[in-house]
Amino acid sequence: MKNTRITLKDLAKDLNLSASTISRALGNHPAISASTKKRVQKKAEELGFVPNSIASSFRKKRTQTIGVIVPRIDIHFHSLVISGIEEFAYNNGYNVTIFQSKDLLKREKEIAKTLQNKMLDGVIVCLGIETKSCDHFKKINKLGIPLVFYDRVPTDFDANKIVINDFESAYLATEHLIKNGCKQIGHISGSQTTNIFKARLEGYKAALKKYNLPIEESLILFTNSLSYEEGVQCAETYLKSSLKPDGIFCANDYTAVSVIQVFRKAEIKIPEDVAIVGFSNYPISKIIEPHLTTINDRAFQMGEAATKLLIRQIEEKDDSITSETITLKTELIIRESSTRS
Amino acid sequence: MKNTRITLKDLAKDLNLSASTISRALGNHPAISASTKKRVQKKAEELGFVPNSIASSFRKKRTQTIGVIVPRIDIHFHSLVISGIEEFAYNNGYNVTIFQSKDLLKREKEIAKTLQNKMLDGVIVCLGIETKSCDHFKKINKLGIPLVFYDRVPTDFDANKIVINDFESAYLATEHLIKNGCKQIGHISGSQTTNIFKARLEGYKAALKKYNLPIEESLILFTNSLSYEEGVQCAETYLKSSLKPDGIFCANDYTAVSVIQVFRKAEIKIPEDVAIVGFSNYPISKIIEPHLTTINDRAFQMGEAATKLLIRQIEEKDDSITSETITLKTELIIRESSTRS
DNA sequence: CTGAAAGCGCTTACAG
DNA sequence: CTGAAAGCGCTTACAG
Repeated sequence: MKNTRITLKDLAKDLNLSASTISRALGNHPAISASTKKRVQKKAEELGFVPNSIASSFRKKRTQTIGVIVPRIDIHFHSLVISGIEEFAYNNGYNVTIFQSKDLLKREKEIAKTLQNKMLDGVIVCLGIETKSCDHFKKINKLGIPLVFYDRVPTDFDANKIVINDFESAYLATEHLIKNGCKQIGHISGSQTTNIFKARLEGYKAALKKYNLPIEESLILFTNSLSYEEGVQCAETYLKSSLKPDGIFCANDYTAVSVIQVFRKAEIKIPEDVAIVGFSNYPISKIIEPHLTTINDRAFQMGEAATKLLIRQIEEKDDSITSETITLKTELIIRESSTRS
Repeated sequence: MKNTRITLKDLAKDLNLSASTISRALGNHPAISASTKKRVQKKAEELGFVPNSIASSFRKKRTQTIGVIVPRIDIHFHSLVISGIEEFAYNNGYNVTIFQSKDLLKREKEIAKTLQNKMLDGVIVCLGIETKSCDHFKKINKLGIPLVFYDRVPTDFDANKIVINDFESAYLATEHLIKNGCKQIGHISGSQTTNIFKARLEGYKAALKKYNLPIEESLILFTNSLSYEEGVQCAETYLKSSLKPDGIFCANDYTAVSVIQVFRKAEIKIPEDVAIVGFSNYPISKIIEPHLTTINDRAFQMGEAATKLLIRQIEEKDDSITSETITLKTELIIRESSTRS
């Protein structure tokens, strides 16, 4: 049963043709006559010929495979991005091989190293949380393998990047709260070593400034990972604080949800007493009551855009790899948690 | 810059050794002297030698790569399974290539076909919702490629399967409701063309029988995809119905959450008036109020178990591929939505 | 302990 | 329109 895969040679012998002709016929080469092509295709079908794409990859030095490094697959944002990557890749004849760094720098480095063996046609990366420098990716570039980063992108490194405009998104979210009558707006922020959270904080501050509202440092709370649990703690901090917010822009949806729940338990009305905006448009934002106003962070599109850019670079004839940064437009999704009539 | 990858031959020339020796030294072959190994490794490092694993795969007819076909990556259950697969594979030196069938039979067939080219060492599959027959996977078996199904597994086909005990889990969930004093227990079920939902329905019925409770057909509601929206409809159906449940076992967490929300809006107390149990332990189950009692469906472990079984079959010397079915133990996670003191 | 040789299954430049 | 030949970069059975 096993090892009975037939090869071009077998087909050639069977048809009294050369392997070259078989190869070309199956590859739909223009120089081959239609009748030969038909004969070859028929026989291939008949014998159950399965081309060995490893042999082909080896010969052509093209694997038609894209490597993807994500912190974790089971984080909804990343699974959406991967879905976008897979979809675009599939439609363009590429496969996708997945690696999880688990947010561990050590593991990210290991992966970056083994990736070089794999003869991948290109690589898409979202950096892990521990990663400060990107030296371990420079080698991939040196080997001429196109590389695209998304979301958490390097700063020490002139590379292809797909990002959203975190600053502007945060600005719009905060402005929306202001326009709904909030005067004392708080912010729950993520780790300041991560650029996107820095940018969201800055966008929030910029909106306050623009509308001549004071920036109250006591209303700005920092978390490590924007977890649900940390959100609960932040909410309790607000409750105990002397200066109370009448609106809160949260840097993700989990913390926004936890604030809503803690506040409601404390008989604070959302959005009447406090209006809430989250970030990312997680599924839960449409389920929590009141439904959460949030930012659509275009995860799926990010995957598509990364893959599109990557494939373009793979297939471009000239070797001059240029770096591009694509900023996707986000969208403020207005729901009940922030809407005061 | 590009195409400057050095090969074994280059190293050999540089060191005045044969390519065979270089290959063996790098592969840590026992016949090579320690001093030679050191020399080779040092030089390899020095010249930045990156082995071409495609050439190696081609030669060895082993790609160290596992293919995974899932309906969708962005469904939390599957992303958890994939995470388990990737983790186990990574720790055992295998890569993971992902394909999404999008629950489309046509696409699943396409993927199954192209998979055969890829010389994958093994394949893990969760069938799409449209799939009734598995003929398109039989060829993979015939080629001697080990194959493991998980969750949605074939019935027309003697294959390796990783499943949970849906019947027993449903039985336990229902029994739990009974023990919490429920007398009229409803069930929200999924598509009856899918075995796991059939089994959950049967487990629910079996528990009722066991405890001499009547099976009221009007309390059993069917949905297509157990979506949140369908859950809302089911909840409304219950509200309008003459026979009202005092407990509901939902075949997933989304419908359970929607029922909780609709009922609470209708001033029905959870769990006092109606106790609710879900299925899958989605993140939302810990967030919804009251927290949802549910079944931990062991998604991550399913991925690990599938990969473990697959790799065992890949690495087993003898060709006699046997079929194994592994049933993972689930766990009833008791939270507030069902707990009457 | 090391080397020469063959070959994995394709593709493609060259020749006709 | 078709074929002969070379070769991609490894690995491994065989020989010494």
